[in-house]
Amino acid sequence: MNHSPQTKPDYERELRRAGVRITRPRRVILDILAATEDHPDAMEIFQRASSIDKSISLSTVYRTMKLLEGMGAIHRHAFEGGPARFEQASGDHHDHLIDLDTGDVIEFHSNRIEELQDEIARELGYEIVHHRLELYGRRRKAGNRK
Amino acid sequence: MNHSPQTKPDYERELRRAGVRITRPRRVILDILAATEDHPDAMEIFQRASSIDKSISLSTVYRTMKLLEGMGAIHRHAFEGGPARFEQASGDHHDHLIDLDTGDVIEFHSNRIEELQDEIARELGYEIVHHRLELYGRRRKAGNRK
DNA sequence: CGCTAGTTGCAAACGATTTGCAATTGCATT
DNA sequence: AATGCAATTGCAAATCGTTTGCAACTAGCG
Ligand SMILES: [Mn+2]
Ligand SMILES: [Mn+2]
Ligand SMILES: [Zn+2]
Ligand SMILES: [Zn+2]
Repeated sequence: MNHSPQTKPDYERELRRAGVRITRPRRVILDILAATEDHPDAMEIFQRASSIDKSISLSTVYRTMKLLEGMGAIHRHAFEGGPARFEQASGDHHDHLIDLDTGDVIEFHSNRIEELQDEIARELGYEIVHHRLELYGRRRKAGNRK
Repeated sequence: MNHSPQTKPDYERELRRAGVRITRPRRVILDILAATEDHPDAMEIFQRASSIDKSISLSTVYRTMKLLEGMGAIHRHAFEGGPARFEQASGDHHDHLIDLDTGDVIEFHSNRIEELQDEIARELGYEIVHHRLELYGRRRKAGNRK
C-alpha cells in the first residue's frame, strides 16, 4: 500500500521488455514515481522532475504517465475537483478516503466490499473490469463518539 | 431510482423558497430534468432545451445545473472519460454500474456496502460526507456461467 | 560512427466548463 | 399598468487540464 520503501519495481526492465526506449526524461520520471509515497498530479511530478532536469517538459510527463498507465505500471485517479493523480500500481489493490478539509488521501481496503461488488455485478449480468470507490469525509471531532 | 413517472418534485416551489427567480430558461430546464429518466450531460440537456426554446444558451444550462446542484436538487456524476452527467436528487441513494461497451448506466444499491463504508471511515477516524462507487464492466457472455 | 525510428520540447489545439459584460427580464413596489 | 433595480441572460472570451502536430533530437542497433 505504498508504505514500503523496499517496494521499488524495476520499471526500466519492464519498459525495455515492451520495446520502449528508456530515455533520460523517462528515467527521471520513473525514479520519481518509484520514490513517491503519495498521489501526485502531473504538475507535481513535472516540478519534481524539473528540479532534477530543467529540460523536461510537462508534455513528456503527461506522455509518460499515459505510457505507464497503458502498460499497467501506474494507476490514474480522478478525485473530485482537482486534476488526475497518479500512483504506482505495484502495491495491492485499495480504495481511497479523501479528507475534504486537508485534501489528504488515505488508503483502505475491504475484501467484503470487493466481494459484494462482484456479487452485485454478477446479479446484474455483468463482469467488473474495474471500479472506483472513493469516500469523501472529514475527521470526526473528539467529542463525536457515540 | 428514477423509474417512477409520478416522482416529479416541485422544483419551482423549492426555488422560489430559496429566493431564486423562476425564469423561462429555468422553467424549461426544470421540466426537462423532471421528465428525464436517464443521466444526461449538459450538452444533451442543452439540446433538449433548445428544441423547446431556441434562445436558451449552454451557459445557462451550466449555470442552472450548478444552482440546482447547490440546492441539492440534482446530483452531478463524473464518470470516467466523458463530461459530467446529471440526475434528479429526488430518488433514493444509489450507485452506478457503467457498461463499458454500450455506455449504459445501471443503478444499484447495497445497504451492506453503505454500512461497510461507514464502518471503514469510522475506524479511520472519519465521517463520510459523500462517496462515489462506480463499477465499470461488461455484460457476461451467456456461456460464462460458473 | 552512422542510420532510423522513437522521443522530445514547444506552441497551438482541445473539450468541458466558467466568467465578464452589456442587454434583458422577473418581480416587488408604486 | 408603469417604474426601478437587482437577478439573470446570451455571447464571446477566458480558464483548466490535457493532448497533439511538428521539426529537432537521440537511443540503440549495426
Ligand atoms: Mn493509492
Ligand atoms: Mn443514477
Ligand atoms: Zn476496491
Ligand atoms: Zn452508495
